[in-house]
Amino acid sequence: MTMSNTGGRRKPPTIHDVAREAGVSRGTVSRVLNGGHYVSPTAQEAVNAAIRRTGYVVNRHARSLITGRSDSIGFLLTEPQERFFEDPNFNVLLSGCTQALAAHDIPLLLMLAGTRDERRRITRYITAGHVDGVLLVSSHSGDPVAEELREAGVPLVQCGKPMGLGAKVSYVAADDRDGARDMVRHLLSLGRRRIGMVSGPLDTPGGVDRLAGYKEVLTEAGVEIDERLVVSGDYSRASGEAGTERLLARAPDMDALFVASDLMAQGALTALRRAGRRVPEDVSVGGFDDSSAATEATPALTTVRQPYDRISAEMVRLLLAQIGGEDPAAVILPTELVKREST
Amino acid sequence: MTMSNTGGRRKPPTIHDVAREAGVSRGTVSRVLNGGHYVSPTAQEAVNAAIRRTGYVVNRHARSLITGRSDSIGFLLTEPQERFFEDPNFNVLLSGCTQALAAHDIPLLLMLAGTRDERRRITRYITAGHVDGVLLVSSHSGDPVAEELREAGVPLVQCGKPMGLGAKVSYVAADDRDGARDMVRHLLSLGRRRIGMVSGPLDTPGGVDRLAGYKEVLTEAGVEIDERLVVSGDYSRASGEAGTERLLARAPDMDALFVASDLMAQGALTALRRAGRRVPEDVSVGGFDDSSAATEATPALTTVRQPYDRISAEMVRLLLAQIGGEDPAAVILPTELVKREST
DNA sequence: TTCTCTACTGTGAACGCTCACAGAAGCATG
DNA sequence: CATGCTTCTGTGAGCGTTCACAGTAGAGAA
Repeated sequence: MTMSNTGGRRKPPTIHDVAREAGVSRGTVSRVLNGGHYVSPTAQEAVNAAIRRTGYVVNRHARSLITGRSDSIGFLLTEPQERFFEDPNFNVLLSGCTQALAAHDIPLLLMLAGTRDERRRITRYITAGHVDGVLLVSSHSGDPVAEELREAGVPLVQCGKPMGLGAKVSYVAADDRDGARDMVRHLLSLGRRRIGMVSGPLDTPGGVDRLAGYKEVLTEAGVEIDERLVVSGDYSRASGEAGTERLLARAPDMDALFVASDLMAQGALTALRRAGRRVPEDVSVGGFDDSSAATEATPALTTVRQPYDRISAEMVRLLLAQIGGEDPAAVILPTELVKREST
Repeated sequence: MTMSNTGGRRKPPTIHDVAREAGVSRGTVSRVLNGGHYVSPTAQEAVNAAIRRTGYVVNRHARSLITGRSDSIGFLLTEPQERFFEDPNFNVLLSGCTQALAAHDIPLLLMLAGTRDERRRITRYITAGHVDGVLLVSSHSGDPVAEELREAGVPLVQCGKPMGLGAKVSYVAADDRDGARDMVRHLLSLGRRRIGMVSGPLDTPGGVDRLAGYKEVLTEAGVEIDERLVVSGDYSRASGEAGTERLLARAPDMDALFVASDLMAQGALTALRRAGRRVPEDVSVGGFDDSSAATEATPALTTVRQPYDRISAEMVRLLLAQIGGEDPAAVILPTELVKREST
């Protein structure tokens, strides 16, 4: 027979209390709360004072009930959650989005949908209107969740270029191809010619574009493209390690290695060390992302910086615009080559 | 003049629609939705069928408005956000809590309160009743946010033992002292006698307990405690590196090192490598946490495993119990020594 | 039969807010 | 002096639920 809840929260003041306190009507308080148009300065001030005195905070549920908006947005990750654990990029993105939204006083709901069941549950939750929009992180292509949400008309911004269907979907991405070009040019400038690549998954635009940049620069420079020097991974550390082992077996004369993510590059360093290759003396290694994995690695990784702070800010901006009725849009942000010890 | 929203979401069915479809009243549908007590099997079935046909999903705002519950809970991090970026433990905890709550169909709101302003904003948000309870991660002691929330009567569960005021607050923690004892015994068993320690911050119980365990075992074993062998850090990689340098300067004959977090241990490895000490030949190194930082490190770290999956599950369990009216409780979970290459 | 009890069902009110509307006041224009 | 326009204010309705209460039907007991 548990009595009152610990601490006993008492009833918070309502808009009615504020109105009485300020000597105005509910309508006036509501108007002040929503931008203050058509409110006299006198009333404006009286209401603000009353709000301060009473400690009033708007009840978002009551508001949402009538506006139909929830004033909250979801951060959806449709990846197996090990990747979330492992990849420092997600942290940065998540925290960046949380902060960008906090500036608009919008809470962020974290949604992890690794399994089929979770995906179904979460899709239903979203399409029921419990969030006004979704920030989607999914390196996978042809993500069924993205498709469903788009069909349901849910405002959506993806991180990274989505596969297929072009203009209809908002996304923010770094310039993968250009970043890859910079890195390969850098490796060439060091005199390396047998440059290997561990690419990302080739069913994702990011994976494809980085590989394309690599091939483009080599061709330009008159270096023959050797398919034995190219393998693909899934951005995990383990796949970087395995891929590098395969490369070493197929092309022992490899003198440089461009790895499509820092995490995979960490794996590559492990494989190279085990094979007795010195980095950067025997093999120069370049990563991609400039995540914390790059500085943690020994030696510290030369890498292509993706501007995650700007990416998250842009994702939020685009999503809010879309919720406000604007059309979907795409933003491509420039990358930057960061030189460290591994090249 | 933007016309209808992209895709055009149409109005979702209400409980009324379901009632009409099922040929019963709103009340009956509501009862089915909330556990199905006092509902005939016939009605039960009719309602469920109607729900399926209409695709009805309960409007949480309307429900919250009347129940006073929000059916959502907050994950609050009152740390500077760099720590969130860097420390893999947070990921694991966050993702574990999200999943544990998903099983109860409760969304999790991510709240990052690194600065004073953010803390104020978020405290107001929470005390206004926008979440039913809070999972708090704060290694800092005497956290003002924790204090305020407790005073406001907000159900709260902390990760890690809080400083001071004992029984009144719920928390879940690993057995720090016991874990430290295991590690130091292990180092002693390797024949090491000059065992250094980089402890955590000494204004946190976790930091204090791990140090206590260290001293306890040494004393038991008849090894004299040398204060030159002890420094403290703040769990960041950088502080582990700096601390280890200090130790090496003060006690060059150190033959083992117990570091109170894996992240700091990574820093320690860097410092040792720079000083030309081989690990584990010259110096055995032990970490704490068994985060992904432990396996990433070279050599892979021997460490004390904190059962983060169980910690997050227990935090959620305790919080839900507390929201249900139960008293705050504490849970201490056992740790486990994980031997790898560094010892 | 009549009463009581249990199992079930329907209904109005309320939660706290916003929105549409009506109306008041002030000022310029015809 | 009426008319219109603009700026401001108050009021009732209603958003989609749950909750308390009243009411019905059927079973069993007196």
